Amino acid sequence: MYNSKMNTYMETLRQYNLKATPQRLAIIDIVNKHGHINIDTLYEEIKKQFNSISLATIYKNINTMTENQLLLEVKLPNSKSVYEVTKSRHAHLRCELCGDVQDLTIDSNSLFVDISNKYDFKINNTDVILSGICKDCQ
Amino acid sequence: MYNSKMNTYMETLRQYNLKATPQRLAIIDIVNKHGHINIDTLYEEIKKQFNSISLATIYKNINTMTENQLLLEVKLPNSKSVYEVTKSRHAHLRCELCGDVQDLTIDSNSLFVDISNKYDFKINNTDVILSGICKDCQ
DNA sequence: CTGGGTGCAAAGTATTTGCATGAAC
DNA sequence: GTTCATGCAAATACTTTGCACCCAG
Repeated sequence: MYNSKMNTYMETLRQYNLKATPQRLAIIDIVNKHGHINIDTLYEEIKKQFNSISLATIYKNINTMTENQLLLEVKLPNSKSVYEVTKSRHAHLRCELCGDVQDLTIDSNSLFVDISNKYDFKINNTDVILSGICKDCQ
Repeated sequence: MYNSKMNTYMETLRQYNLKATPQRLAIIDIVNKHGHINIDTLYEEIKKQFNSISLATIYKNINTMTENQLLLEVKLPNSKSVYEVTKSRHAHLRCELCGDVQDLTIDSNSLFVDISNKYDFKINNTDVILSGICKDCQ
């Protein structure tokens, strides 16, 4: 299961005073490889490596890692949340037919600055999900 | 509980072949007055009018009305979903301190058209939530 | 009338918690 | 050796379902 990013993940975990257990590394690795994954699929995947892993372990770790912003929860309309390894801010394109979720860097900075000014609102985070039909499903 | 919009709501319900029961009208009325409301608060509010209403009734109606697009579910980061009466497409500003959610009409059409073209993706819906600190909480 | 809606209780899912054991550091 | 994580089982939270009765149309 070890790939070139595992060392980074170990360091990152320790930065947050989280022990770098094999289960945690596997979770991050699988989330990373899938790009976006929901709890159930993650559980199925990780059981291939740790057949006795508990769902409670998944939940506990998803929660702590999300709180530490190592992972990010993406709440999708009409389906279960998916998780991703935190990257720089971006939006999501989600296909309503095949369910695929892809990242999308949009240049909306000027737009958000305008909004910030107009409403006197300090924007800390943006959640942008564009739902529709992807190229392949059209 | 009757206000000027109740007739409209009755008509709207019937357009979808949904019976205009007092419970349904109350749900729409309360959602409308609050702007955005979660299930628990809605339940508390509606019990003031129908003390024996069942949570199951709330869920069933929220579901049917959401399926018929009479109501819209807004999934918020780090908290429970809120519901609103469907209006024209808009974004949401959400204060992380007081929890207030306000509507926001943004002119992002050109942005979305660009994305549509660039990714060959047919956008049907947009979910945009900007989280941060509102004017009053700063 | 008749079909669909309501309220209750029960079932089904999803998520969290407590605790003994075990692994990371 | 200490501290924290894991895995199990139980508890809690959330949502849906089945059914008898009732009301909107």
